[in-house]
Amino acid sequence: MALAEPPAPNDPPPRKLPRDARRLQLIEATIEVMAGAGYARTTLTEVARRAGLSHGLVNFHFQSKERLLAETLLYLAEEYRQNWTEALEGAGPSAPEQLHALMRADFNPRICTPARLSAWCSFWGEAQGRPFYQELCGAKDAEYNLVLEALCARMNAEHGYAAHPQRAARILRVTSEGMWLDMMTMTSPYAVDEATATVMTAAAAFFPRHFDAGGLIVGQR
Amino acid sequence: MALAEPPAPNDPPPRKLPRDARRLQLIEATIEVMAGAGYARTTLTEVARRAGLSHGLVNFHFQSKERLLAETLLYLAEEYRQNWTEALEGAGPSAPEQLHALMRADFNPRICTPARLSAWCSFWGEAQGRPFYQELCGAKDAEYNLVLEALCARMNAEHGYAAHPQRAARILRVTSEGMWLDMMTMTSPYAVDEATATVMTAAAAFFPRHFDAGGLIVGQR
Amino acid sequence: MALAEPPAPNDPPPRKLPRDARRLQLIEATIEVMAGAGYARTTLTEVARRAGLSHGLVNFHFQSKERLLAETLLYLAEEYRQNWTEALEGAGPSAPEQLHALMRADFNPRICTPARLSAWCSFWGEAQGRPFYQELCGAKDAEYNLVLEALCARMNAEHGYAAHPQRAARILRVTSEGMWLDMMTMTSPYAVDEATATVMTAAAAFFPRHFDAGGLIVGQR
Amino acid sequence: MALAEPPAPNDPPPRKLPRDARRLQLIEATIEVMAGAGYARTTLTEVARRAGLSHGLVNFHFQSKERLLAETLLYLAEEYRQNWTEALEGAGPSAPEQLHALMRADFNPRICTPARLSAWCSFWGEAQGRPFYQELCGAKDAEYNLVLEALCARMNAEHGYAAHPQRAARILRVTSEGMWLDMMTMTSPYAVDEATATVMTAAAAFFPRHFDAGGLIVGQR
DNA sequence: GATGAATGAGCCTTCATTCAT
DNA sequence: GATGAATGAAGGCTCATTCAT
Repeated sequence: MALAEPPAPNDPPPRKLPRDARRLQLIEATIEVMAGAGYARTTLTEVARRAGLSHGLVNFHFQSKERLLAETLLYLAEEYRQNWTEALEGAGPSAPEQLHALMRADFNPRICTPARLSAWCSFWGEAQGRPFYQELCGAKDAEYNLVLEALCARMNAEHGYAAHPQRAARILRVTSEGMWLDMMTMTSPYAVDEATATVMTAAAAFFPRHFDAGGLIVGQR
Repeated sequence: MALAEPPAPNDPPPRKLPRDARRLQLIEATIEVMAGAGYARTTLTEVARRAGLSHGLVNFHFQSKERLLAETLLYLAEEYRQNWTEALEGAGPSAPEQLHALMRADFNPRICTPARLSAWCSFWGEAQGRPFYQELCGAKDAEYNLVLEALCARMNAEHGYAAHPQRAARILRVTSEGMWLDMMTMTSPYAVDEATATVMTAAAAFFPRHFDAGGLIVGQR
Repeated sequence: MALAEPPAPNDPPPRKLPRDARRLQLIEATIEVMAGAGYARTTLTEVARRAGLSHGLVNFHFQSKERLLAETLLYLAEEYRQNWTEALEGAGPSAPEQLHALMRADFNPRICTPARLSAWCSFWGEAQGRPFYQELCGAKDAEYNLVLEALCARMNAEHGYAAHPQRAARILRVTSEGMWLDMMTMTSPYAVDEATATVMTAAAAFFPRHFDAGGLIVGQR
Repeated sequence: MALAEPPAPNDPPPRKLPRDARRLQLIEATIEVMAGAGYARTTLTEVARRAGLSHGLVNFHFQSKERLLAETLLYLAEEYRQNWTEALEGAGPSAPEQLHALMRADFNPRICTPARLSAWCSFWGEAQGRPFYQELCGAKDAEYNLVLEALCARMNAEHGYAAHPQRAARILRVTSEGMWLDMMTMTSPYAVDEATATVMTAAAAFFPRHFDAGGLIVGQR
């Protein structure tokens, strides 16, 4: 699914943009409603109201509620993947730099918003017995995890560590996930800064010469 | 969990049961239904069917669906707390022993069942905008986390480590939680053994002289 | 149906009294519940609770809710009839005295209580399509009305008035009824005294030499 | 009462109707159902069936059963008030003429229909513990009564009578109400003509030079 | 007799979906 | 394309009635 791509200048006004714009508008509204009301209380009427559109339009653009929710999850998963992919591309090539960029990506304000965290949480909670949700919620992390594992292996090979790559990667990933959940459900949530510091502390536990609570240690690559 | 009285073989299930036994039976049925269908698809009719009772009885004992679900969550939270409390009491007094017992407790087959993991997940997903759920889901971990923090501090003081107690405790907790989530949502879930090993690996990252992937290192207290 | 008759002293404890006492207790509770909640919200559970008895007892003594309500209405109608019958018997034989007694009877504190007025009102409102209710609600007034008519006719014959007996009787009756309704539904209800004065004023309009707002004019028979 | 647009002969009933027309249609259906079944047995399903619509539509237009009934009562009260207001405006200015018009208004075939009488009765019976019903049922008569009182006072002042204005007005009002109740509940109800004659007889009792059973005496103003 | 758990019919309500305009 | 009225299935809830104890 295409994320919002502003048309290149000089393009003739694309005929399909209104259509995609409407879809995007509805998906964003869905995320907001789910964040505020939870999955079970998300109704098409409320989604339409939030988007400022009429009730009937939702079924016109998405043939059913099920498809609307599925495409919303797809959108979130794709957005999440793009975010860390771009973070990796923008970082230096060394393993510590890549690892640092990957972990920081989870806290990019673009995706680490209360509404998005809530929406993820809601989909997670309803994944039982819904193969499509399970697949996407799983896929979100699976690929991320593979890259993490490869980077942990490189840390061992290139920098002389002896961490168990799979388990270290898994711990780093679930620490990041756990920070998200904490930020959602804790009665007095701590800030993104503390969450980031905690993730970096986990990295430091495995790769102490390259990481500390502040992130990548200056002068290290 | 054992219900009040196992019926003698060939006895028909008793028509009338004391109040608490029925309530427990209905709560267990609710956990099972939520595990199989998710929060949004959990209906009183299905809960009653699973328990082999009429749906009117659910409202007779729990007044409303909302209260049934609230009491189910309360039951899970209390069961969870009892489990690690008892584990601590049954362990030796040293910090490493207590820490080990606390972490193992999360994987006690009594509470670490697919149905219970799923049910927790469902409640978590629907905690948005429901203060009672948030409170209980938060309280589940808050107390556990405090004990973890104290134990990490003791590891520093009594065994010469220098871990950041709050962050270390947080990482150990979310690693355990993350294992639960993985066991739920991963398309090809790994076993409890690997989950336990991962948690122990996290402990080993902070307290390497006392823990390794196998748990508490033999001969250490 | 027998009204509450305390057994004469020295009677052996009658075996059937507990039964009738229970029935009476439940009927009184029904009147109170109907007064407080209205017909549509009157439930057997609440009636039993008000009577301080168990739920199942209601159906044991009255085979169904319908019969409980029917017997309650019967009880009210009989009580009403007894009240004015006794009032007539206790009054002097002259037409003005009888008329005065009959009209006063409606405001006897024994039957003119808030709960009873409310209950009557509720039965009245639900008489549609229920022949039994219509019959009783109608019969309550029909006999009373016949006596009133006869007395009006006697006032004409014996005291030289020229009122239309049927219409005068009807007006006196509905004035009395109207006072009941007013006392029920008016937001700031006036007192029984004013209600009585109003009824007597109506009588005075037809029989001015014998009645005024204060009732039967002293010295007149 | 005429609904918005009588469909042309042979036209199928229109599938979509403006908002207010549907609401009116449903309110009329509610009055009919209440008249036939009483308050307690009035169900949304039956109201919808009577209107020839789906039951979902009732809640679409009225949010809840409670609101449907409240708006029905509001509609009846407003209709009642309009009826006598218009009757007063259409009558001559003298006190006897106004009084006559006011009393006759209650028997205008527009509002004095079996269904409307029954519906009023049902609301009355259920007014206990429902402040909104009490307010409306009371307000229905309170204003009417004030006008009646003022007219009785004018009869005294302008035509030399000495009636107690409040009590005379009250008696005239409850006589009118009583006729309604009789027409509802009497097993063999008498006709509207007799009811009107009775009300006029009551007026004649207080204002004999201007009224008799036939109404306003010809030649009198 | 008495109790209260258990049942199930019927109701109100919500809401995804359809469709005439 | 867009709107919102209309439909009907499905769920929660109430409550009269039954019945084992």
